[in-house]
Amino acid sequence: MTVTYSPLTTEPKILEKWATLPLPSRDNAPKKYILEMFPYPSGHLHMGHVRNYTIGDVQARYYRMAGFDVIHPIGFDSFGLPAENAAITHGINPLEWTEKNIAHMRNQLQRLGLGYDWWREVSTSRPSYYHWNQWLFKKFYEKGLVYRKSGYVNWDPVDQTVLANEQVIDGKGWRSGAPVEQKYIDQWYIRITDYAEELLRDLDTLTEWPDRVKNMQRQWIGKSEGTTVYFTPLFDPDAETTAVFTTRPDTLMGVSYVAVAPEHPFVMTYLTKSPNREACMAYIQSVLAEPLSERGDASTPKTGIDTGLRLAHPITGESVPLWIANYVLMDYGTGAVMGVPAHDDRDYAFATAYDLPIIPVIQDPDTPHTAASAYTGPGILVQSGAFNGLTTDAAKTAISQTLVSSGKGTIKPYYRLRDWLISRQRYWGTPIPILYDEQGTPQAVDDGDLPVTLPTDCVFDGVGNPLEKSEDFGYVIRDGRRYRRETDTMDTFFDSSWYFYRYSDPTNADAPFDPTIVDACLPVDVYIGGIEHACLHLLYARFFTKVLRDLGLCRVSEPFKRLVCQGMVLYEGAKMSKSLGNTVDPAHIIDEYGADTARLFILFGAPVERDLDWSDTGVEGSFRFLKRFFTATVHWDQKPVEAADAADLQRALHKTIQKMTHDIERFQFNTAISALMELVNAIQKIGSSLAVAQTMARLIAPFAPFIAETCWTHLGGEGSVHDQSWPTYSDEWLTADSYPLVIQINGKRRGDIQVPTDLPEAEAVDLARNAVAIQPHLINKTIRKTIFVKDRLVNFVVN
RNA sequence: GCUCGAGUGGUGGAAUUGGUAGACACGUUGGACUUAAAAUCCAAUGACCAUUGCGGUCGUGCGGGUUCAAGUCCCGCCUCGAGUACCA
Repeated sequence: MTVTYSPLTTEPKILEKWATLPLPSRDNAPKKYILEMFPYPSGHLHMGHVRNYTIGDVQARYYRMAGFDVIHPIGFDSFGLPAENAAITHGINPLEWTEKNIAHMRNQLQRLGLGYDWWREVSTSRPSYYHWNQWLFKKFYEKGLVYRKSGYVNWDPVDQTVLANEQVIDGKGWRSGAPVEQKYIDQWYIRITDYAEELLRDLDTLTEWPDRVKNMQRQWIGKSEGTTVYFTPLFDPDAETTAVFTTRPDTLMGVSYVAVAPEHPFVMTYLTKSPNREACMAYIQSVLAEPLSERGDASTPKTGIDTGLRLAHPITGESVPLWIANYVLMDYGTGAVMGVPAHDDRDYAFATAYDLPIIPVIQDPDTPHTAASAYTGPGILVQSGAFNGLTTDAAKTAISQTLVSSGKGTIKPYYRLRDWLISRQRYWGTPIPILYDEQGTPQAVDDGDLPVTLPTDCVFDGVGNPLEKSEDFGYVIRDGRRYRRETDTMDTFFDSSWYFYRYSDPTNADAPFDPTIVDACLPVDVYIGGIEHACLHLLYARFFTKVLRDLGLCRVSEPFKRLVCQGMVLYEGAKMSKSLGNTVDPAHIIDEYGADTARLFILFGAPVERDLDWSDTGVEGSFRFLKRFFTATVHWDQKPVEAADAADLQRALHKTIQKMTHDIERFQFNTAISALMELVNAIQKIGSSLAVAQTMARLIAPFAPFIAETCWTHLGGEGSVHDQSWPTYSDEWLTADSYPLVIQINGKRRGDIQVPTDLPEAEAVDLARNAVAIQPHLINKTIRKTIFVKDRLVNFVVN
């Protein structure tokens, strides 16, 4: 009776076998921490998950076989809005809904053959986890990294909560896709900007990160070097100076006005002194009435109003008019700019509209200046008094120095990065552990009272924050005093900023983790996930790591040594999505072909970092290969190798091992699989042996763990194939006795001859020159030069 | 606008340091097996020309350059994609 490949019956049995086998223990081996971004437990695995987790599983299984002590955890990012929305629309409790989904997803992950350290599993919505969110929040608070501030914030009208800057993509909420609105409220922030410089600088140490992600973070942090210039008020000698940030101090002598943002504190303080205050107030009102998104758009016409107040130019002392302008953003720099219309496009547009003077101070060395536009390039200074004749670069230094020495300027960079707004007005998240006394002064909850758990008496009617209406949650009595609880919960990105630390010590009840255990496990050697988190999760996680380090909780400065961003899974060129109705459910593929086929297709279809177009015929192809592989290994004895071909078989095998080893380490799974396909093709021609078949079972193990196990068992292997060592290759089989020496004439291939390996140049050239195939090309030609590349080719250069 | 990244057969994609372009697979075509189909196996498959046989020309987005030799290196463009944008 011949056994055939029947994954649908064997895969479930193999899962049972694995459940009874002890995990391989390699305590003294070098560690390898393989991590994939943990999923939100929506209840269903999608193809993106399958791709992400299969990639990680290949690495984990490979390194385990290669002798490493592999850490390969998984968990659930289980706080977040869908649970609460399910409660609102279906009346299901968020906790029940979440736990049910986790159970289902855990099954799906196991069914895919993913080999995780299940004992490390964490779910962020459990008090045992979010307890330490609160504890860490307190540490941050004590360190001065947490503060409360009122101001305009991004409000997502669909999710009914505020969002951090990073979480607004193209003016829309990152999750809901709804256009964000501006709201003025009190919120909790974390001082990520304190670490802006280090977050930027350390990107250079991340040599194993994709440049794309590093560039995105660099851009997001947005450092700009420049000078802050102080303009002294002329209208009141006691008034504060107006600080202006500029990257072009060289143009200072061309200033024709200073403009502040309508929200600038100066306005509130000194506008009363303005002769024009009525009109100014009206103008400010009209600007603030516009949505901020519109004001932030460069195509919005520039408007402004002269306050009538005058400032002193920091070098000449001349009077400079102070304007309020809609194009100056309070959010960036000092919220005030110096207007140099001759050398800045925006200032030029503004000055033209309001007929302000345009004073050219930079001479373009190549073309004469025209008044029709601003010249923003480098040049030589003119009309700049003592600075005339200097180059742009020299003038930047000279003018800045002059300002600094007279106390009218400081040299300091500004960053685009904003502090991280972590308040959320929703129920299903970590309660911020703060109490307010009767005066409204916040104070942190005592460590002994942590965790602050979510109340169960909430009503999910979709109106407002359920925590505000909870009787159990709202107030506490401490030492006879009544305190109001903070009802904001934390951004779920807080949860995911340190979960990979918790994995190292997942059940610790006394601390988030033991620092000595963390130091043994971290940094993560390989982190795999989608690029969509380039400026969100990956930036927050880097920031957390630096704070944890400064708190003495870990020693690493960067959490992820190597980052791999996999491409999306598409269907017919479009992103798979429910709204397009073009999703392919992994569960269906597994039911039809088994998990190995799904895994193999997803790995073979495209390089890891590129988008993968799902193809039904491609899946068929993968299934077909597994069938051929099964026959070629389990039924190797149908065609035992002939003695004459034994060496060829060995060479083919060792070449395959070498290529696959190399390719797996470089994340080139598609070519690793194609190498294995070539080996199967070769075996169909020349036959195989038991030893080769057993080696092949080990070779396919990281990619298709089920078929590997089946073949291993059929071939008489003991235990599990996943407990075996990764095959090694030896150099003696990697060099053939002979090879085809390519013969070129003037760089063009004209034929080849079979010659022994290591043939010396003189003999090779001699054989090549006399080769029959190239004779016609040498008639009446003189060989002017001969190029010889050992074991590859001979090139004759002829006239 | 700025900053990255990518352009290779009908398709997905291969090609250490410049050294046989198109591995492997999908698709297509033809054949074997079968009453028939499915499955499986075998063969062909960049384009064009020649075809009795050998063969030849072109070809990695476009235009130049370096080199005995360029998908790969250099210069200048084009197209597509991503991120970001009144950031001073």
